[in-house]
Amino acid sequence: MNNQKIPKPTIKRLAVYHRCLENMLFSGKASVSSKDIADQLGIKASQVRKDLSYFGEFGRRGVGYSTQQLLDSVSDILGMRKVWNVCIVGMGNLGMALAAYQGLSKSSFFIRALLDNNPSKIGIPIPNDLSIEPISILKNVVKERAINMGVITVPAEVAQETADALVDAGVQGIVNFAPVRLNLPDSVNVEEIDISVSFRSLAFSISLRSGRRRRE
Amino acid sequence: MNNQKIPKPTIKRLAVYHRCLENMLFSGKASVSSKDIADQLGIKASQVRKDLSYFGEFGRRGVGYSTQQLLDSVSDILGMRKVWNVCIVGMGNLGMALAAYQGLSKSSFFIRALLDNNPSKIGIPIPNDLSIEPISILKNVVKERAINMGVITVPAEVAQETADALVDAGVQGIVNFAPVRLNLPDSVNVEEIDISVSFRSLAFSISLRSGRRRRE
DNA sequence: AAGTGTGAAGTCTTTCACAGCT
DNA sequence: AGCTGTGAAAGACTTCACACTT
Repeated sequence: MNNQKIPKPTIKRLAVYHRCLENMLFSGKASVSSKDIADQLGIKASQVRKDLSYFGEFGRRGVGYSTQQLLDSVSDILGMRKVWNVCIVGMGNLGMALAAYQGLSKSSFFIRALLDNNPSKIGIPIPNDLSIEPISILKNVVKERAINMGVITVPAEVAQETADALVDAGVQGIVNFAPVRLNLPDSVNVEEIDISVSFRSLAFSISLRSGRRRRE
Repeated sequence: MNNQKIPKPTIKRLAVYHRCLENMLFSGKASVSSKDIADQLGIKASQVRKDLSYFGEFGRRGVGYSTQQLLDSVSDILGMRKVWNVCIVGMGNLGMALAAYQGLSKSSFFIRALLDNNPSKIGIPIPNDLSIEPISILKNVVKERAINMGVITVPAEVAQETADALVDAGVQGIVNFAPVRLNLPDSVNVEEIDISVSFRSLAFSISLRSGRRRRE
């Protein structure tokens, strides 16, 4: 255990370990080694151990980790014991897809509100007992439903103002799917998911490969 | 210009510069400096210059870059002059959302096929002159429509076999939305987009912040 | 004066390698 | 013998700082 600052990549990997441990527990593995996890994810065992070492000592030397205990510890580290109340702003295709996405509800993320400005969408009922509400009531909704996380799936042009509104309403974190860099106070955490950048960088990698000459 | 290997983060940023330059050109800026771009994205100007320097010299000292020329150069670097024919496998909510996503069609990505195994979905017509076809014809479809990129939006349990099928059919790159690490030959490039990991790591960052004590 | 291109320095992250526990 | 936890070494990436060009 040490008191250093946590590397960003470590955070991402912890989230991956969490899922990996869930799967391993589900398939009946009562104990795991760092190598078990590492092999599953295509990384080095020492990386797994180093990542965990930022937060404490969870294993037993010569033995490994109790799957259940390690999962619990990682859940704690990630803040998965807390309830995360989420609102989605922008009910286009992507917003709708997220509203229905199972992967979130399986974890401790609960979607509490779906907001959009398009009058023709207001009121549309969604499977989850939710319906689409106007963005104008954002601030009230966030207060009343104790929402602490916002998801931005609006068009790029209005993403910044949407983010400002979310921050003003009091959310602590934002997942941003809009293709713009948001300018926000650093009291608010932002996670960017940029789909078209992923496609473009994949295109680059392929081109690089097929275009390369003169490599021994 | 130099012959070193390109850092992964550089690739991602190039894709971001591309969009940034598009916006700048659209808003009438005929020339840009590395600082213009950097400020827009919240990074350092030297980072922008270093990234570009892996590929050549695109600017004029004391002047900056021609927006149009730099955009063209970056397009070339990213392989955006090529036509990317894409198929989406797994027409759940996310697959449907991607099929309708404007951000891709605006670039050089063309969705040529939508595949699913669910008999009740086969044949459903989609806005874009496309309809959902059975995965069994994947190999033919990839050949006939010269598809070089596959998108995986199937459930985690069948993601690996879907990936294998895509590789067997001959795609060069895969965008994987399924929450599993794919095991593939390294002749194939993979880009992972893991939505629930992003939510979890956001939860972590928020927890870290509010939970921290003993910091000067 | 303004702005690029780039070695060199600095920082961050991963991997090694080994002491120490079971 | 097997596996963790962790300093120290290696490697990757970013930032500095300055020569150079317009």
